[in-house]
Parts: sequence; structure tokens; C-alpha cells
Amino acid sequence: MKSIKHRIIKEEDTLNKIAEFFKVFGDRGRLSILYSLFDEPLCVNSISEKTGLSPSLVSHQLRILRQSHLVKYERQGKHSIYELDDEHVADMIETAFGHLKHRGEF
Amino acid sequence: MKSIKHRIIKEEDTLNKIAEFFKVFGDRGRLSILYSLFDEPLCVNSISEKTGLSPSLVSHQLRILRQSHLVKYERQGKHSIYELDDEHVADMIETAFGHLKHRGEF
DNA sequence: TTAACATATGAACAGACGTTCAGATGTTGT
DNA sequence: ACAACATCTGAACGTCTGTTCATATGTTAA
Repeated sequence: MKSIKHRIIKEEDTLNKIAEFFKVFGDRGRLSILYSLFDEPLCVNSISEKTGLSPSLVSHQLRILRQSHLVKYERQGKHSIYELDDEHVADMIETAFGHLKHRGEF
Repeated sequence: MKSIKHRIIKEEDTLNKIAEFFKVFGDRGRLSILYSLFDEPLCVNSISEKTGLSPSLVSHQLRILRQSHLVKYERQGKHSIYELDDEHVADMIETAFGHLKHRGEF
């Protein structure tokens, strides 16, 4: 904790980067897209059906998630197969969920 | 992980609550206010000086942080002394920092 | 090549959000 | 009571952001 704080102070814009990181998770649509990828990679249409979001919107948000390194994808014929970039993504969501649950939010 | 997903699905608006939770952290100003409280409780003016944000803005953001149960406060004379609500708050920020650091962001 | 499907992209709009300003409320000391 | 300080609040403004629509790009099959 103390060491982390030290490093945060070092970089001028570290807080900015952390805030940007949180911001990506701070949208219901993006969060449900990430959540839809928890147990299996999916194409854009499948994500759209699973989340109820329009294909266009899903594509837009996936671009943001890509640029934030939260998802990665692979072209397979007509489809783009997306999956969570690494285990940290689910970690973040589970951590937040754990804290909300711990405070009796659910 | 699987059990958590199960519980998320149970509540219709669970993803909304998690998104709202993330959203609060997703602002540079609020994040620096929280960060300023990492090692000691502070009054509004001290937070303002430490973060470089105007007292008015600090007060506005503190209200949001209060409503999100991220900070608690206590009146002491003319001053309102704020502190982090519990250790989960620092946990969240440190978790995010750890993930960004792990991916070589800093 | 075409047609049909899947995905991506840009423009445009509406609503949300951060910030500032002015003023209100609360507290202490005189 | 008053003045001075600390904090809070509401309105107003500009900017950012999520969403939709139309269209473009890419891929497969005929």
C-alpha cells in the first residue's frame, strides 16, 4: 500500500490512467459485453443477442474495449471472435462485485 | 467465478450497480480526492489544497463519494473531516493500479 | 462477377457529467 | 447581536459520451 502510493506519486498522470481504466468499466453496456465473454469467446452478433445491444453499438464499444486492452479478437471467416484479454478483466469485475456484496448491496 | 456469475444473473440490475460503482472511480478529480485520504483524514480545505481542486468542486465530489459510501465524515467545529469509508476503497484503486502496472502501463 | 451476411466506421443527436459561480447554511469567536 | 471562516447547494455552461442511423468495408457462397 505504501509502496504503491509512492509509485503513484512518481508518475504525474498515473491517476489519469487509473481513472481512464475505471471509466471503461463504468458503463452498463460495456460491462455486460465483458460479462458475456466470461466463459466463452463470442462473435459480435452473439454478443449482441446475449446482451440485447444493437450490433452497431456492440461494435463501437468493442473498439473501446480493444483500445483499453480488455478484449482481444481474431478474424474467423466472416466473424470476429472476441474474448477477454486476460484474467485481470474478470478480476476487476469480481473485485467490485465482492465489495458491493460485502457492504450488503445485493 | 462461476458462483459469482450466477449471483450476477440473479439480480436484474446487478450490472448496473457495478457499473455505477466503477463510474465513481472513473474521474480524475474524485480519484485524487480519494487518494489524498489514503493515509490521513482531511478537511475539505486541506483536500482542496492537496489536490489543487476548488473547494466547491471538492465539496460536490465529496457528496458523490458520500452517497457511494466511499467516504464518511464527521463534523469537528467548523470543519468536516473526511476519511475513506473502509479498506475496500483503497483496495479497488490498488487493484486497478496493479493490473495497469502488470501490463506495463507505467 | 453478383448477392447476402458480418463487422466496422462516421456523423449527428440527446442526455449526462464536470466545472464554475454566486449565494445559502452552519460554526466559532468577539 | 455581528463578522469571519468553512462547507454546502443550486443553477448555468460547455464538453464528453452513449446511442442510433446510414453507409462503408470485408468475407463467403453462388
